[in-house]
Amino acid sequence: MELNTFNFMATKAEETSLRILDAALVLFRQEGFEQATMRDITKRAGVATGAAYYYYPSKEALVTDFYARASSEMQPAIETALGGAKGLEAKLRELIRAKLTHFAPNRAVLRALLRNGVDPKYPLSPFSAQTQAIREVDIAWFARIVVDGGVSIPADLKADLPAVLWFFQMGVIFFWLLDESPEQARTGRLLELSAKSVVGLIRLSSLPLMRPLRRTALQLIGLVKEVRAW
Amino acid sequence: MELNTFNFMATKAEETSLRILDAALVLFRQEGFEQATMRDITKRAGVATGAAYYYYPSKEALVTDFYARASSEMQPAIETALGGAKGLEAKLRELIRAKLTHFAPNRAVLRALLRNGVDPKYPLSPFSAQTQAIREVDIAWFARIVVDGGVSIPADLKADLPAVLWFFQMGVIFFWLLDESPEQARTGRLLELSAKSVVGLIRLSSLPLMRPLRRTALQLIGLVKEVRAW
DNA sequence: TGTGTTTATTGAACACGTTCAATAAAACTC
DNA sequence: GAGTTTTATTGAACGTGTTCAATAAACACA
Repeated sequence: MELNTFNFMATKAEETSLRILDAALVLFRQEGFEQATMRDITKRAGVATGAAYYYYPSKEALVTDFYARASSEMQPAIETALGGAKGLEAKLRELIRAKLTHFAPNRAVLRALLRNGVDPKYPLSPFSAQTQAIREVDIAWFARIVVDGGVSIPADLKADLPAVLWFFQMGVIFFWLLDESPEQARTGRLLELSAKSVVGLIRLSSLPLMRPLRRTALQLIGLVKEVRAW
Repeated sequence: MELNTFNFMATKAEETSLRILDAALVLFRQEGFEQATMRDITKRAGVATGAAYYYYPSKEALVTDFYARASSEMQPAIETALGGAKGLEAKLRELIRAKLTHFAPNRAVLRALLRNGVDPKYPLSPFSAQTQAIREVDIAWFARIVVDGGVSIPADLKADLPAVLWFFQMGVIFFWLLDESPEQARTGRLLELSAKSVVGLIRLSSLPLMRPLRRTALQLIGLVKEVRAW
């Protein structure tokens, strides 16, 4: 499609797709992912049922789209959150906390992630090809806090540590999605304890005593990475 | 229903339910869980579509049923597998390997576990109330190898270690379900490396140096257990 | 402005898991 | 063995996500 002279005209299709996405998000938040019907969503958006499938290949794709948008909007908030955190443990904690805070109003939307949670075959999985771009931006943040964190990292671990921390983050997010305590307070405590544990383990991993175990763990990481490539 | 005098008559309903289950398993193995239709399954079993729902509350319940049966049939095989393994690492490895071997012909059936994988709300989840009985039998095995393994365990960790090892096992099983390498060879390597890592960590956890980290980890375990109770 | 082409939109139809009122078969009671 | 109750079985119907042929609207170009 050629761009029009006046770009507020050129975005008419985009406007429709956004109206559908907005309607979907409202209903997902209100009634949850499963309860909200494609018929409800399109009705609220004022289009026919089939219209949604002109813009989004599936119901889950609506969540994928939201996830991508939210992730990119989130970047400045992460930047400032990291500014106020000294040391690797604090940075790790605050990085993840910033994400959860940003996602909080749409927790009901993201609960769709629990559907087919880890199977890379499904587009919405954090391990899928469709979410690869987001994943890479994400991992870059962990790479940065590893460098800025002021904790000395064994040379052989440096390359893989960011991805390992990202993996850890996904665990926290899944916990948060399942956490039904008021305001997900339990996840807050989990984050503190687990960040302390993770950084404690990283610190220990430098000790000469730990070398054999570290090498085994590194082989393990290599193995998991291979499968992810499939 | 009163038991009949001749028990080969009393099992007529049971026979129908088994015919449905068998048809389901054949089709799940052949075409996968999603592909196999309830209409296909009931047709193969020679009953009407609705009949399946008289015996099983849902399609997933067919897998739950198989899972429960397979788990109980598996017990002797585990016993002998543990007999041939000396030391905690070997016992841990062989316990899990025995399960995977036993499950192997039905890997396609169990791939249904990836649907709604970790959400305890869904009956098929390893964390659901419906699978609690199986889970408890399972954890008892890990309790046993912890005792028989010949590795000294810190007193404060003893109570929770079996459940932690069970959790580790679930990770391996999920990896196995996703592992598309020939004969799931990668899972074999994962099992060796990860069992070594886990037992290595347990050994280290006894060191006086590790006490603070161990205490943090224990608090973490306590927290996760709380949520599981929800 | 008229015509051909691309982009958008429609709503009926499909396949699926599941439900349910109707009916048949079996078991029980006397 | 007739009548009654419980258990088993049926298949049409429902609501869901998704597909698709038909149509409308927007656009490109002469």
